Amino acid sequence: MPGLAFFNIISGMLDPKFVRENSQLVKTLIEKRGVKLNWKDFLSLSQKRNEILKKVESLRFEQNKASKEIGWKKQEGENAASVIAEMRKVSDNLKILEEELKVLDEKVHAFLLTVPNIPHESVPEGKDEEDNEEVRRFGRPPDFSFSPKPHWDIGADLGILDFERASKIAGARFVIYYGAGALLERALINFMLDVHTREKGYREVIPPYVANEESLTGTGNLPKFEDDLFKLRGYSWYMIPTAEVPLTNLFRDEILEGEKLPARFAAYTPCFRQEAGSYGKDVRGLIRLHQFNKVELMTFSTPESSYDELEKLTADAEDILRRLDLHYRVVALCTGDLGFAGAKTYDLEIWMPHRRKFVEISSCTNCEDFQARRAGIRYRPGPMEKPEYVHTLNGSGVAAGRTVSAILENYQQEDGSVLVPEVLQPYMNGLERISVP
RNA sequence: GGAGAGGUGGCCGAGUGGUUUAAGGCGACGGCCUCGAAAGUCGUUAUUCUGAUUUUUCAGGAUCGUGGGUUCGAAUCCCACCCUCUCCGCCA
Repeated sequence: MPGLAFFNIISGMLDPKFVRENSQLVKTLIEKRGVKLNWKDFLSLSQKRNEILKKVESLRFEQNKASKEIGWKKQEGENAASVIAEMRKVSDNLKILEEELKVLDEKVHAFLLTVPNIPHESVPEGKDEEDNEEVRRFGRPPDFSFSPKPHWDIGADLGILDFERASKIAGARFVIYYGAGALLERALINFMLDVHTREKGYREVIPPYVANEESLTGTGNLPKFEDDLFKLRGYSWYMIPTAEVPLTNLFRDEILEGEKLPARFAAYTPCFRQEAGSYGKDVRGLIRLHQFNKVELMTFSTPESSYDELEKLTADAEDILRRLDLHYRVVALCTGDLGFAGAKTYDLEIWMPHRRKFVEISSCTNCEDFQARRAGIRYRPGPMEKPEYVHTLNGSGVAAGRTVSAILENYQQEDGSVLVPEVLQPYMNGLERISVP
C-alpha cells in the first residue's frame, strides 16, 4: 500500500493547513518580499487533494472492516469467497485513487517548498538593500594621514596573501595565506570560539563539512538554491555553504525536552559556495571566495523567547567586533532583502577604509519555525504535553576571512605594516605588528 | 574492498500472512496507601493527517529504517536502497 509518509513527515515549510485556510493573508505577507506565486493553482490542487483523501480514507475503512471479517470467517472454516471477490474491486478502485492522491500530494508539497518564510511584523518594508534600516553603530572610521591601501595590496606587500598561486592550484576566487597571515586567520577563529564557548553559553561543535539532500532541504538551500552549492560528483553529498546546515540538522526529526532550550552551539567550519551570478562583484580580495572560514552560532529556542535570543545572538557576534575595536553598524534587513528562510535578520556591516563602505560580515537570523517544520525539529514544553516546533536562529560569529580583510585595512600603517589588535596578540605568540619582510 | 548480523513506540524487547486493535518490561505522569517518603497497588502514557465538536473530546486514515511489489488483507513474504554493529583487509 503506497504510503503518504512523505507528506506527513515533512510538511511544507509553512503549515499547509494554515496556508490553505489563510491563503489571502499569507499571499499578502509573502508579496511584501516582492515574491509572486501561483496561489490559485495551489488552492485548487489542495482542495482536490482533500476530496480524494476523504474518498481514500472511507474505502480503506471498508477494507479494514472486511479484512477482519474474512479472517474471522476463515478461522471458523466458513467460505469467504464472496467477500473477497467484492474486496478485490474495492482494492482495484483504491489503487487508482491512491495514485491520484500521491500525484496531488507531490504537487502541493513541491509548491510549499518554494514559498519563502513570512516576514516578522517588525521587519521594515522595502524593495532591496537600499531600504534596509540602520539600527546602531559602533566606533568611527580610522583617520589616515595617507591614502589607505586595499587589503589585497597590503596582503601581497606583506607576503601573507597570494591570490595568483591560489588560482594556479584551484582557480579564481581562492586564496593562500602564509606565515603571519595564516596565523592571523587561525588566531581569529580561536579567539571567536573562546569568547562564544567560555563567556556566551555556546557549545562547540565540529560537524561534517558535507551534507546530504535531506539536510539541505531542511535548511531551505534545496530545492531552490542548488546553483550556489558544490555537489560531489558521483555522490548525493554537497559541500556545506555554511555551518548552519549541519548545525540546524543536528536534531532533525527529533523531539527535544523543553528544559534543554535554549540550546546554543558554535562551530568553526570552512564554507563552500559557487557564487554563481556574482561574476562582476568583489573580484579582488577576501570578500567573495569559493572557500572561506567562518565561526557560526546556532540557537534552538522556544517560540516565546526566540526574539530575545535573536538580540542575544546579534549582540554576541557584535561583541567580537567591539573587542577587535572595528567600526561597524547593525542593519535590519527589509522585506525585499530578507533571505528565503528568515523571518527577521540583522546584518553586521564592517567599515572597509579603501572602499569607504560598510561590508557585511555577519548575518543573524530568526527563522522561527520555518526550518524546524521542514526538518522536523520539535520540543515538548512539559511532560505529557504536545510537541511543538522549535524556533531556529543562526548567525555568523563572524566570518574570519572578511575580518582579516577589515583588520588589514583598518590597522594598516603608513610604512606598510599592520598592527595586531590587542585581544589577538595572545593568540599570535605575542606578535604586535605584521611588518614588511 | 570482502564476509556476516541487525533496524519494531521515550528506552529495552516479543512478534514468520487474518481477535496484533503491536505482548511484556523499564522510565515518566496521576490516584490510592503514608505524618511524609520509599515499597506496594490501580490507572494513564507515541507521532501525524482528515472530518465533526469546539478548547474538551469523538469518529476514521496513516506510521514497525526508506521506497516499490505480491495479496481481499503485510511489522510478517519478494525486490531495491539507506543506516548501524561484528570480523577480515587497506589506510591518516
